[in-house]
Amino acid sequence: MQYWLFKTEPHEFSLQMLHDSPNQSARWDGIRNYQARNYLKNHVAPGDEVFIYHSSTTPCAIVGTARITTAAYPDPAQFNPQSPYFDAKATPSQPRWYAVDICWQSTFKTPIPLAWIKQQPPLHAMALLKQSRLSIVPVTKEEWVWILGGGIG
DNA sequence: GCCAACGTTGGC
DNA sequence: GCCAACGTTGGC
Repeated sequence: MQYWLFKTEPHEFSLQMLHDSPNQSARWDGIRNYQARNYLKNHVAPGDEVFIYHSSTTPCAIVGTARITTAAYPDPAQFNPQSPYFDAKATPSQPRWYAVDICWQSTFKTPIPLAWIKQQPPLHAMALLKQSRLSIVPVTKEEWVWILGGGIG
């Protein structure tokens, strides 16, 4: 059981859209960064829990949680020439990019802003802060518990 | 809209 | 294999 943080731009795909999807589930696709891809392919597993983080918005914040429901599988968009995520160098026998399915789990009454996270000494080592451009980052159990507790640990 | 960080591409 | 140029992300 591991914990993760997935970033999304809410006008592209928000936590609310996940909640409103059939079975409150959706494919988390379009990951086109090798480090994020490697996390998906090698480490993300069904049952893992995920903070959903809204980026490029005001305020940037963790808005709730989701649960991983599948192992990583090849992202179909890489094979679709019509898709913005098309990758001409990917083939079904040698896929480059992966996706997972996730299920909505909770929406926080009060989102947890990035500014608050930055103020918490126990969160100073968070991968979110260290690699601010990565769209999938691991979260430790201690960080997960601290954030869910609103800073009470 | 700006800019820092950093990943990717391509010439050599 | 190096590195400059370029593109993208994402906070502010």
